[in-house]
Amino acid sequence: MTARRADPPAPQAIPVIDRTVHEPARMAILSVLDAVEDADFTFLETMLGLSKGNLSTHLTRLEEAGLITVTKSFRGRRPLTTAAITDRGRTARTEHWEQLERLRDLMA
Amino acid sequence: MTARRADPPAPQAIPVIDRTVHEPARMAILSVLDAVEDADFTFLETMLGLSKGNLSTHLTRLEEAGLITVTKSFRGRRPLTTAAITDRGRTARTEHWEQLERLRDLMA
DNA sequence: GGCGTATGGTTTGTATTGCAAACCTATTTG
DNA sequence: CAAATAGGTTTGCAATACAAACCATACGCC
Repeated sequence: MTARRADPPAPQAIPVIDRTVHEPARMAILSVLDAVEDADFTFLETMLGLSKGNLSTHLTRLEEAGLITVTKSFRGRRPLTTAAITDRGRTARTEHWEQLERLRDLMA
Repeated sequence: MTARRADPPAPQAIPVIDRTVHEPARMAILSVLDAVEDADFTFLETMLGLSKGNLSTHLTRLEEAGLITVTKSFRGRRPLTTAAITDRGRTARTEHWEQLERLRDLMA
């Protein structure tokens, strides 16, 4: 079948994808945080193989979106940054996957 | 469980995501083309709700990546641009989904 | 025929942003 | 005390998604 002109009336266009969640590094961060209750900066850095700078900006972006919380404290005398997923983060993640599958099955 | 320092040795880091496929508009284009054998420019434009300019650049990018072929001809006296997915495009798409699921199940 | 509009795109300009290098502060080690 | 290490943040840059502007041809119609 060849798709020709004006066949469909463009009802809903592309399923809307949340760009904040869609970025692979951030998907990975959310995956981890959805599994571990909370994780500190160094853990995410080594686990995901992200540079510090990169991780830092991703975390603040996720925090600004309300998808995670970032807590700063001290481990001994050293700074310690810990991240945890929020409820909004969890729902955003599941909704993102729903949209992805909708995208995959566009014409199915 | 709180994820602490140096727990894992960062074996594989983030599953590598093909950015060319990962872009939502292009995922949508590939979804359609995977279903219809071929589709012409106007069809994709209205079906996906993309602007002409946007669609045009996405198509050339997919073509340069070898994921689709773009054929220019005429319908009557009017220009006609038609796109079709390639084998590489199909496998890229399935591999992309495998990587996505791997990303989702990072700690599962 | 002439002229405005529609069709089918491509090219250009711009704002966003992913990424690491550079930087910063404090701490530990030699 | 000097140098290295830890734990991050800020800066600079290159890539890029997107639409506006543009371009060429075709059609409607007077």
